[in-house]
Amino acid sequence: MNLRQDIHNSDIPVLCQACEARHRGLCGALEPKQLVALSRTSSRHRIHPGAELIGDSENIDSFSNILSGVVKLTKTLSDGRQQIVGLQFAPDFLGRPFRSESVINAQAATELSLCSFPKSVLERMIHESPGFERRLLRQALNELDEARDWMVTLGRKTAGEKVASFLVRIARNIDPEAAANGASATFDLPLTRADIADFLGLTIETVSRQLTKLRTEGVIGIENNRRVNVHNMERLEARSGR
Amino acid sequence: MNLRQDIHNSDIPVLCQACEARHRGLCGALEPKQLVALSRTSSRHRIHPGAELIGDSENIDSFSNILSGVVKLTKTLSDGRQQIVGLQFAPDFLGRPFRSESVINAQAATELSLCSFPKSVLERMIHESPGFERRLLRQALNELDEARDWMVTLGRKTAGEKVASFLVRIARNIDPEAAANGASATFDLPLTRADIADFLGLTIETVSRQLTKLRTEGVIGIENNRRVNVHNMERLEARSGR
DNA sequence: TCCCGGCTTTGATGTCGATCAAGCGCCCGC
DNA sequence: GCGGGCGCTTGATCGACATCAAAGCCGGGA
Repeated sequence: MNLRQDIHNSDIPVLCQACEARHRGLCGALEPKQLVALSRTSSRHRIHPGAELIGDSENIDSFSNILSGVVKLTKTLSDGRQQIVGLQFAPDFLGRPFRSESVINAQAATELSLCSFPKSVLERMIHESPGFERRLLRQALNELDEARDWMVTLGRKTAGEKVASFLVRIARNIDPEAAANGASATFDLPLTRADIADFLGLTIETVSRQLTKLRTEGVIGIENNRRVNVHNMERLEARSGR
Repeated sequence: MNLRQDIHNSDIPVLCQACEARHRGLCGALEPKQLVALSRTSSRHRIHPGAELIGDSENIDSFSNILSGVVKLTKTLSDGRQQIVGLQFAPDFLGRPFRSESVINAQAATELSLCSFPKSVLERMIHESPGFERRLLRQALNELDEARDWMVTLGRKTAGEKVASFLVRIARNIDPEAAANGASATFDLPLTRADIADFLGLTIETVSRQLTKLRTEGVIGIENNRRVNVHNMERLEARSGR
């Protein structure tokens, strides 16, 4: 086991030592002392797909780091039409600071592992550590960039382009190196067809048809409905309507 | 210059005294001393509709507060399809911190008045004043909420609901009190039909048809193509597909 | 005053994706 | 092994919005 001695692991809570959130996420902004305080009030959870994490118009009184798995953020119109407005991956921070009630719904899209802590603790961290707030700001700005990218997809792309864009986005998140150099990439879809449809503003049937089209034309392979093999990222991207 | 020493505004730069950005915007986080420093390096501009403020993939080396007018943020696909991904009103902060190149395009939608300052000054403010960063974070989170709301509109609403949603959003920004209590509201559209179409992911023709439909059914009145009178906000909202 | 160009409206037709409707494959419990 | 449910695919039809086309309106300049 490679305990990294270079950053005084000795002072760091055991649970935090190998934690993604400390290496690439929010907790990287914290001093050992603060990590100890945080870990005393935080707790880890394992959550099954479909479980609701935050309900629309519920009070917001806790926050989490995503340690593994995928969370989907949804909004629903009064007549039941639904739209996925965000996907979050480890080690993203989950929650909406500075707001008493949630305006969205957060659900586990896959098997999930979270590290949660109460609102009061978040507020204390924000006050005590300027780096903490900086990271929150950076994540918010990145999510905003992503949301805006997605608005273009929703507003201006065809069904085929939408599905290709979706696959590109997932590939980039799950297998960044392969995705970067236009090579091939393989991954499990973290969403069902219904979720993908809600993400893209399409119906299940259209998503299915576009996927089989990509398959029959040799751009991707699909096994067991979930496992996708992008034979050539470059070709997929060309279909995503850049 | 005659700085009046007798009032409590005395330490504040003349230009800032009546400024929206200081009352409701970013500059509210600054001490008089910092305002003086900022005002020394900032400059006011008046800008005409259509002028480009930030180009896609340009270097980001300055930021602004919007003092009056409306800015549209757009993204364009390689084949020319365009989508408006954000609208900003006074006293919003304009710019993308922590990023060397812009991924969007910012254009004046109306006559515009800006207060601009260089990147180095922004960075100094962020370091010197924690409240400054807090306000940036709050604005980013609010914009994110708005973007996600808009994703639902783009992905799941019909043309009629989109146009109604657009009018509701504009009414709320320009005439908040009237909009809040379901009464009537009157305002000038800050966007052309082409812009509205790009905002809603529709064509000009569809926008036009939906507007005339709302007019002939007595929900709104239109004069000179630009001036809109919402006779009854409640009825308009009912058509926006909540 | 008249004319020109840009923005907008209105109409006719076409098409992409939604809707409606089966049917398939797989997993799970009995 | 068998039946049933769920997620997915495939096919036929329909409708909302795009596209193509033309004409109206309005403001600005000669």
